[in-house]
Amino acid sequence: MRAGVSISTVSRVLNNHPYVKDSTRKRVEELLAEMDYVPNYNASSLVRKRTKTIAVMLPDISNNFFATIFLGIEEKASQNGFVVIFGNTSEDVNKEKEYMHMFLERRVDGIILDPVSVKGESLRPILNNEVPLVLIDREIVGMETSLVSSNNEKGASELVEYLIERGHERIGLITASKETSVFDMRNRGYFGALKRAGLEVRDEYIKVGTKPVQEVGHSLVQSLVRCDPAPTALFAANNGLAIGAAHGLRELGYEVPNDMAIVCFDELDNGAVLDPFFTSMNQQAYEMGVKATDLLLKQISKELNVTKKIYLDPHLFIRRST
Amino acid sequence: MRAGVSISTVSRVLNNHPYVKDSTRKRVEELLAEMDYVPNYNASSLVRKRTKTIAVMLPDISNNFFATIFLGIEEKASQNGFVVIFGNTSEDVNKEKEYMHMFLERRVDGIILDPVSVKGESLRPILNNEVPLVLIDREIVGMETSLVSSNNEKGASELVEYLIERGHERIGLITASKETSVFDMRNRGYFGALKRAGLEVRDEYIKVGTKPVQEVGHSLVQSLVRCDPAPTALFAANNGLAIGAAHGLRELGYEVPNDMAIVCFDELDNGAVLDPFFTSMNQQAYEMGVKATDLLLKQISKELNVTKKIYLDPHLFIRRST
DNA sequence: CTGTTAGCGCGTTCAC
DNA sequence: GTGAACGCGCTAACAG
Repeated sequence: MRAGVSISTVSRVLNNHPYVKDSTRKRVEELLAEMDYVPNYNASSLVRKRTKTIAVMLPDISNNFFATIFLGIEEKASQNGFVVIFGNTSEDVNKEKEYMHMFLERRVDGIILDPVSVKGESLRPILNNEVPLVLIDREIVGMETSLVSSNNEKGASELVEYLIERGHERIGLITASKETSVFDMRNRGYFGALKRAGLEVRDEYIKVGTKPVQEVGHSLVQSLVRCDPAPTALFAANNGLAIGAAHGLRELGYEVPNDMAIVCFDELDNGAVLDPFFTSMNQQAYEMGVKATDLLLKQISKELNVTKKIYLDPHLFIRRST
Repeated sequence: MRAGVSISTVSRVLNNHPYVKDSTRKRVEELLAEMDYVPNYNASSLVRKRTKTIAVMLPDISNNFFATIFLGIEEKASQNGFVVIFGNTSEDVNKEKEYMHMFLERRVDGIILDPVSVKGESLRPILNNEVPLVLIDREIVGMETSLVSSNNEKGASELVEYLIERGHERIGLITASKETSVFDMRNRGYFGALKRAGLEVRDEYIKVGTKPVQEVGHSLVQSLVRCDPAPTALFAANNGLAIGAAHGLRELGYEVPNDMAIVCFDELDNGAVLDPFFTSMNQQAYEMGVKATDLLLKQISKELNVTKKIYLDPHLFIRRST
């Protein structure tokens, strides 16, 4: 080679291998710098069999909850020399499958997934390929994987109990399919709180939508107010449903909280607002991201070889919607 | 091989090469499926010399403006079979440099960057390595690269002109260093609007912070109100400065908009709020992401071999802060 | 300490 | 149509 040095010596310099004479090391480094040499990490991965890359799949990065999770993941990963590759699933199982495939093809060292598939349909390839996986936020029942999530049932209970303390006895629920674990848990929290308070669970007060998004919340609230007697308060199982419901109520001429109080799971106002409106149960999104990454990296390094499930406590914030 | 077929035939099957007998193709495909075979894309990249991967660097993914840009990038990229690798720079030049290096090592096909370095310090390696690059949001003066941004000067002018129409004559400015292009442009918009209206530009009404974040806005507003006479309105050059200033004013006992009106650049309330508060100049974040990716992909495919600069118009939203 | 050799997994000739 | 052979850029033994 140019420096009168073999290619393997260069490799040793690049990898800070100890057995290199200082003088040659220096000479090689100078030449490398001079020619703006950038090693090909993919080639190196090919033989090392690790890419120092983790993949992240989230349903909607423009939702502050997921973006904050992502920030936690990214910071923890980069602190450990890992690079993050991202896929937005848009609540679409097919996209999830496609990304899973693409990421496996790129031989990522591990995957953090907020699953949209409820049965883990897209997880088959990963399990066979023994790639470390950590689920975040949503759980998949019967799946033996690590997980970082929130105490959804407890949080939902607290939210409803708070409404009960405020004197509400007719409390509606706007939620999404219980096939998705977090909604199942939040629904259970709602049932539990009502029962413990000796309140009746009325089916017509429970509205289940197809997706946990604004439009659905907007339409479900219409049928909720038509109940007779109508509820005096409502629990929206996530932020999208809540904002949709609030807009719906306003169009119907209802005032929040006087005509109808609202509480919801998930933060809505994310610090970019002067006077937050919604009483909400805020999850520790950033910490969830950090902890999930921590778990994943430990699985990758074999420091941890059992699956582990972590549930963080969400916190109640009382605002003007109640 | 197992199928009594050579490894190169398998390769041909994987790449849909025409010269393969239908019967053997079918046989190979069956076996591949059976063994849950996942091709190694990195190995393939090594010989093909393209990774179908683009890198994205943004200052703060938990800020809805950047997250929305990112969503636009991700969707456009994945539609075209590209995967996205992400780095959060946290307004830190060193992180930007490190990421640049890591991404180049991984041989990404192109890079979309919202630069924190004002002179393009971290861009040297990329220019020598002829990797396609598109800047987004912030411009680097004297840098011959493609760019997608907003008409920052025009937007700022409109914002200030609106204040003037509302009768304000003493208008303060809270901004960040003009070394960062977007702030330079927004400052110019402010000067221009005042001058065209025949209003005096008073130095003491102009507060320049180190970073465009809440804490800085919070502290700068303190000195702004101490001017004599104090301004009756203020233009915050981005969302972070605006929310910080608003909190600061509240603590000082000022009422917005009665004691002090506020307008700002960038959206603050992002649809997750029932009654948006800030009069703001909202950028087309999603479209910026899409267009930047579009440009980048065309540069990668050599469909476009000149640099191109695109400026989108931001839109004024009038709310309760004025 | 340093050079040589043999792959990592795959795409691409070039013969057959 | 299909297989053998070579090389992408790099690391990991193995000799020296």
